[in-house]
Amino acid sequence: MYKPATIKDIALALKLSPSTVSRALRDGYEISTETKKLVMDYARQVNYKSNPIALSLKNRRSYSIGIVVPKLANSFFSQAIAGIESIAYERGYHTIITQTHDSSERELINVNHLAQRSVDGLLISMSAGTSDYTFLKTLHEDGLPIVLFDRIIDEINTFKVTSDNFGGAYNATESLIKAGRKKIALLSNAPQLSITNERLAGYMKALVDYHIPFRAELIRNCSKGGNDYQEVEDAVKDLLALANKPDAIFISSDRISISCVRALKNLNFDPKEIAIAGFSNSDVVDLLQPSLSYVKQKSFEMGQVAVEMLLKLIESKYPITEFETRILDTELHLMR
Amino acid sequence: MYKPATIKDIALALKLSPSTVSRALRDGYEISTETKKLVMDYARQVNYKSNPIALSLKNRRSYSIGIVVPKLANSFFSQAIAGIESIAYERGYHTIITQTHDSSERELINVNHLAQRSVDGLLISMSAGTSDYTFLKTLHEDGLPIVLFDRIIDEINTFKVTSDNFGGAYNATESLIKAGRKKIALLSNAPQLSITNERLAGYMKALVDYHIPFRAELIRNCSKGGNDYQEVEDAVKDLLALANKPDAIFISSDRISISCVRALKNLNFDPKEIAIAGFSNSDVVDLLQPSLSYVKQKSFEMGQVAVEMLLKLIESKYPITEFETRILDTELHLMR
DNA sequence: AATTTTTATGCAATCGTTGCCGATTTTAAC
DNA sequence: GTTAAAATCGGCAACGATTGCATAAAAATT
Repeated sequence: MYKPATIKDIALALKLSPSTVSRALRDGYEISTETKKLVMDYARQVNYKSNPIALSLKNRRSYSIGIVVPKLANSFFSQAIAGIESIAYERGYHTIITQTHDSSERELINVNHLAQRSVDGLLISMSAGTSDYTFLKTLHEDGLPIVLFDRIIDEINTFKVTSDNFGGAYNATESLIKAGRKKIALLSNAPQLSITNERLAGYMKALVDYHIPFRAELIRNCSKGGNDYQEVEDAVKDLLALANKPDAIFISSDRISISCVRALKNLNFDPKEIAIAGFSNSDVVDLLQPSLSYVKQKSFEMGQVAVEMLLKLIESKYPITEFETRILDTELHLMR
Repeated sequence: MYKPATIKDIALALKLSPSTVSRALRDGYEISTETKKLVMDYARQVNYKSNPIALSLKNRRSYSIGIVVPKLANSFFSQAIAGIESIAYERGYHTIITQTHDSSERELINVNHLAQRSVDGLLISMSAGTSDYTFLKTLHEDGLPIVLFDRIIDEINTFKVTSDNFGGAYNATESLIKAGRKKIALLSNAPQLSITNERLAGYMKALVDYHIPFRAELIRNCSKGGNDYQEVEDAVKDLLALANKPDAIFISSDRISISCVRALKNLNFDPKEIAIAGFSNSDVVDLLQPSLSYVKQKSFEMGQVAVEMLLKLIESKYPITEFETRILDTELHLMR
């Protein structure tokens, strides 16, 4: 059985008490220089490392933060996690990453597990399936520091960071209009997500500003968020079967953008006939065929901002009551 | 501060001893039915959850397993992780995911942290940058259960699972030959990885079997493994500047495949002039332009096999000395 | 030389949980 | 009615590390 050296082992070997060894290792002022050297040397020799579990139990601090995202396979989230880690490691924190696959049960299990494992705080982007936030609310009220990113919710009063979804959607829609398209459909994500509605609003505003009549039949919700390809293909098929069919599609979600590209390819649609623009953080979106304009979110930066907010919460000596919601702008990449 | 109810709290409230409460909650045979009901009800009422940290400290078991992969943004790994989780959760284990970004220092830090956090076992796919395996070897000899997957190494005698890299490379190369290509270049990954050499061997064997002369100048190593796009573009540019330039490229790595596609696009190469086939588990590889044939690994299954091996190690009552290395076959998808 | 101060170390409690042993009460058996 | 055997439950210790308090020895002061 794997059993690392403990303070007691050192104490026994050196005929000292555990307390002396502990203080020597922490360079306590009350320990003589010789004893310190003795202890330090021996500790190095047996490769002593303090046991984080024991420390967590005693201090209720673990120097680790929990991350909860819907899906690691989604580029946006893996990029955001890289951003989180870049700061966290620098500040001496470890990260524990979990994914929910957009299931609210999995989310509940993961969040509770992290809380019980006494992470010092939580970074979470909500699952599409979640509509009851009481479990999070309760944890937050009990004092667990939480920062929401990307898919944020109003129900919890804390630091939040997300993208300018309204602006991103506006710009993408506008680009389609400026390319001469007038019948622009919208493929949308699960309606309970904040980002879904903000992007919908951006799309609508662009239509209004350019005096394009709104047509309800051009809007389709893919509530499974692109986890189900067939749902997206059916929506696209439906749209293209309309009497007055669209000449462009704006897609307000990363995964659905990919599925839509695949659907258009499978249905053999001429890219000139139907232009597409969509949110996507895939690192190969520029290589896709049919090609598309895409709105890229600042995922890495969002991770960095989120973890910095969380560390502020965790390390603050006094309770923080003034919270900020940061909005990061997006980048529009036009189709070549 | 966040502070969940403990056994002591329940004991105090119910005027029982902590040990009694503990046994009642675990349905111990020595506790009367009334006391059990009393305790259970109250526990539910205060939402008691046993503290995993305290249990870890006491039992040296955490019912969590550590996962160490080079990069989450690599589809292969995020798929493998999904496979791991699918089994782990079912069996009552939690997963702690970390990534190394192919840095051996990060790998060392992450592995040690996981070991100290007393994970019950480790699933690891080695970083490209690692050449000294003593830290892992030591942990393994000290009794930490370890299973290697995908990027396995000979230095540690334990359960392993990887793909039929030889066969996959052979089949991909063969498909290029059968399509009439005779001057097939190879873009290869970091040479210290096991998979790199197996794939190289498969490529070579195909050349031999089809009596195609081997040309050393057609082989390029991208030791940064596609983390550096420029390295790949330079290699491609080099190859295509040869007097007797290749008419096909086989790419033996996921990320490099993508970079190569991008390079060919940026360099404006006609897909007919230069055919490509490569390893890739990207879920959009079929949508890429220029298009390619690709070898897909059974990533999800590999994760499942790996975690089952690990659980066998963890839960075995007697030390296991006979180890198996499973080889999963690959799927070749031909370019349309 | 006696007392105070400084220096160095040990003791015991704590975090939450459980294994082991012992104590008490109830029930059963003769 | 005495004794044995279950049935219930409490107390203590331990997992590894830290820390306030006490104590011991050494050094400094009077």
